[in-house]
Amino acid sequence: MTSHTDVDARAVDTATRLRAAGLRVTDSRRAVVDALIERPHASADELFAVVARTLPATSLQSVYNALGDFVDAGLARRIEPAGRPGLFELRVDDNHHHLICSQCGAVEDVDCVVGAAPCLTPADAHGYAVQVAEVTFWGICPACANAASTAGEPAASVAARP
Amino acid sequence: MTSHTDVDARAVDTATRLRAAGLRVTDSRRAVVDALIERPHASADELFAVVARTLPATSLQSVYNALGDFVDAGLARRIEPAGRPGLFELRVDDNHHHLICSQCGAVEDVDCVVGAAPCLTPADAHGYAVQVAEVTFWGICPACANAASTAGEPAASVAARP
DNA sequence: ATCACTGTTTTGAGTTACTCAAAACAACGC
DNA sequence: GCGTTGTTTTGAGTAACTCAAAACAGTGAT
Repeated sequence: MTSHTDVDARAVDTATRLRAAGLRVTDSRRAVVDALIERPHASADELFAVVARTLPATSLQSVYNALGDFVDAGLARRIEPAGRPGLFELRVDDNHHHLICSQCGAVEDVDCVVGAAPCLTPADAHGYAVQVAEVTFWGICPACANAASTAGEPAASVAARP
Repeated sequence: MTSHTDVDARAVDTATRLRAAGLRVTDSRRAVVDALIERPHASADELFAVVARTLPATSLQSVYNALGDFVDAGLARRIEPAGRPGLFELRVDDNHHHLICSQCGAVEDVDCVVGAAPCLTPADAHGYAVQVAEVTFWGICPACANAASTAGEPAASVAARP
């Protein structure tokens, strides 16, 4: 019973967030934000596919434009795991890290590492003014582990790394 | 007076290492190893340029082949900092990390992070079997910091990130 | 030293994940 | 509604690779 109101509320909220960031509110930008909510660690291509479902006239380039603008405006963050295209997420400004399945590519957020802000100080900074530390954990997700033990094949859902 | 002997010793050593890894010893592979010794965090293109100085007939593809074979054989490691091409290094099997200048792209090795093996355990592993943790520190190198404070321009040496 | 076998290199084409630019279009303030 | 300026579309262009076939060369056996 609340779905219509919820969608409206989210739409209004999205519009406000876009405007607050100095960006004009357009259909495709709204659709890209919605796609990012639906798929929190997706590539431009994947987001384009999601956007195209509701807005078939949109171009991939527009999705790239929107994502680039979002990143510049601090509304979205771009991560780039080795061997994969850039992935985008709305979680921003909390310096969280990522846990990625080396088989199926699934991505999970990791709030922080055990211990007190551990990964912010290298043993030897070589005179650098260190600004951020990026941590990526690589492992096997439960689904792939399961698939490997029961059958012979992994549970491919995203692109597998060779 | 020892330079000739040193070069021979290194050459022999390189040949042995290649053979031990099950790889045939060829001129281009030796040249790629030498290039990797000279430039410890270089891209395939950069290594190709170094190799081409002594072996002008070599193709870029051969450098890619050699590097791929080295990585497969565990002789080299490939890192892929966000927004940059893949970089290769001979330091392998010690799980060290990297400190990268976000202005000029300079790369330093970082032995480990302060504290006891801190970056190996995410706060919540989401059921994943975590295998490795990759840490990348981004900062400003001394040269760029200097250049920024004295002049208006950074000390560009590698490719700058926008 | 030569040969055959098999791995390596070269050449050339193809792909992915983008970026750049110009012209058509649309949001927003008036 | 209208003009301004930002956005989207279209289309071309690029970097950093990967793939494949044919020419070539290391290696162990002879």
